[in-house]
Amino acid sequence: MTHLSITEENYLKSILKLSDHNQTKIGTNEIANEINISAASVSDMLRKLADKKLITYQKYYGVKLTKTGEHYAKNLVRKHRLWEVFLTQKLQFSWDEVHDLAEQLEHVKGDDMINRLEKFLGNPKFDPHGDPIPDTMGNIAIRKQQLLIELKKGDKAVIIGVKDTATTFLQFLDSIKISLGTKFTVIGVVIYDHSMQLKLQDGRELMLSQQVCSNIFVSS
Amino acid sequence: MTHLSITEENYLKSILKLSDHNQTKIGTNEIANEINISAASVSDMLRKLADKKLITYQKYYGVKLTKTGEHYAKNLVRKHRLWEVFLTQKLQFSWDEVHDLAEQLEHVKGDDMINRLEKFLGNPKFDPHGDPIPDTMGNIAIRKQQLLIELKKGDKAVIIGVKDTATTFLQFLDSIKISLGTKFTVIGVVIYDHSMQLKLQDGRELMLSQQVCSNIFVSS
DNA sequence: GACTTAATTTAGTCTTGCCTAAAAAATATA
DNA sequence: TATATTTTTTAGGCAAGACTAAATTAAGTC
Ligand SMILES: [Mn+2]
Ligand SMILES: [Mn+2]
Ligand SMILES: [Mn+2]
Ligand SMILES: [Mn+2]
Repeated sequence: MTHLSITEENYLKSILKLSDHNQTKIGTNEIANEINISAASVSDMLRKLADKKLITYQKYYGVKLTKTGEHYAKNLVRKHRLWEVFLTQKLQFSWDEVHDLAEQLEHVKGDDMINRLEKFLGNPKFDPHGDPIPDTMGNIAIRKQQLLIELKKGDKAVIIGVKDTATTFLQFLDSIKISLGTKFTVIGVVIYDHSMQLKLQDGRELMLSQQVCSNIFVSS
Repeated sequence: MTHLSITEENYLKSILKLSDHNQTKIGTNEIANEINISAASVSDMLRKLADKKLITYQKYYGVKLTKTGEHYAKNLVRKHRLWEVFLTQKLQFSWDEVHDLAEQLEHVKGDDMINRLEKFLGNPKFDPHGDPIPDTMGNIAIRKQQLLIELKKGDKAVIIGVKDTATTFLQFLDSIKISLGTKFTVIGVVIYDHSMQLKLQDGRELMLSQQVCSNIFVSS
C-alpha cells in the first residue's frame, strides 16, 4: 500500500463518516463542511484521490470510497478509537478530552504498534464513547442499539453509547452522573416536548430533554 | 508559545543533538547531513528559525539554539524518550524497534498527555537505550559514565547505555545477550586492535571489538 | 598575498494543500 | 421550457518546505 499523507487520510475518514449507513454518493460541499475547507480545495483533492484509486469520482456527481479507500479509512477509525481507549483507560483522561489527541495519534504509522496496543488494552471492542472498534480487516461489531428517544414508558435499558461526542454534551452527562453502563427504566414521556423521565438503577430520577435523548444510544 | 511545525521541531532537535557537549556553533552542512536535506534548504530554514528567535544565526558563521529553542528541543527529546519507554515497557517492543515510532509520536501535541504518560510509566529517568529523560523544565539527570573502551584490565563495571542506536548494533548486542544492566569485569585488552575481553556476571566470556566498545556506556 | 577549495547562501523551480473569484454544470422553480 | 439558484469545478495565487545550479564568502595553501 502506498503511503498516504495526513491530509489524504483525513479526507478518506470524512468520506467514510459521511457515508455511514448511507449508500448514496457524498457531495463536495458535504466534505468541505465536514473538514472546514473550501469546496474548491475539496474538488482539487477529490481528483487526486480518484487518481490514486481511493475513491470513485464522477465530476459533479459526488464520490464514494473504493474498497482500498474504505480499508484505509476504517484502519484510521480503528487507530483513533484504540488510542481513545488508551487515553481513558491508561492515562485517566475523561471521555470528553480524548478526541483531539486521538486525531493526532491516529496518523502515526505502524500497524504492528496498533495491534500490540489493542492487545495491551485487552482487545476492547468499543471506544470510550461506545463506538465500535474495527478489527484489522475493517470488520465492525454490530450491536442491537437504538436511540433513547425511541423508547416508551416502562421500557428498561442500558446506556451503551453517545451519538454526539461534543465536549459540552459529554461534560453535561458527567455532571448528572450518567455514563456508559448506566441502567434505567423510562417512567414517563412528556407529550408536550418529548422530555423523558428516567429512574436510574441507583434510585435517582432524572428528566432529560428530547435533544439529550436523541443523542444517547441504548440497548435493552 | 507558538505552534511549531514538525519540520521546525526536527530542525531544533538536530541542532540540539549536534550541540551536545559542544558549545561551538553548528554549521549548515552538519545539519544538512544530520537530517538528509540539502544545505540550501537548511539555509532557508535557518533564516526562518532565526526570525522566530528559536536560534541565533549569523550568516556564514553557524547557529546556536536560543533559550526558547533549547526548551522546545529538549521537550521534544523528553517526548521521544518517554514514548520509547512506553513502546518497550508496555507494548513489548525491543530496543531496536522503537526509534522510528518515537520519531512520529514525539510530534503529537499535548504536554498534559506526556506528563500523564510519564506518571503511567512510573517516572522513568532513562530510555531503553540508557539516555536520560529531561523533566518538564528540560533538566537532564547527569550520571557518571564512561565508554567501555576507556576501561583497563581488571576494571569492573555495568552497562548503562549505548552511544550508537542503529538497529544492526542493537540487534548484535541482543544476539550476544548483552543488555543494559549487564555486569562484567575486563579480563584483557588486546594490544594489536584494542579488542576487549570481558567476563560477564553469568560466567560467560566475550571478546568485543574496539568499535563495539566505543559505543557502549558503562558505570563503575 | 594571490589562488584554490570548501562551505554557505541566493536564485529559480517544484509539489502539496490551501485560498478567492469566476465559470460551468446541475437542479429547482415558475 | 426558460430562468434562477445552488453546487461544483476551473483559474490563478500563495506559503511551506523541498530541490538543483549558480554565486558568494570563508578558509586553507603555496
Ligand atoms: Mn473521537
Ligand atoms: Mn470515540
Ligand atoms: Mn530514539
Ligand atoms: Mn533512545
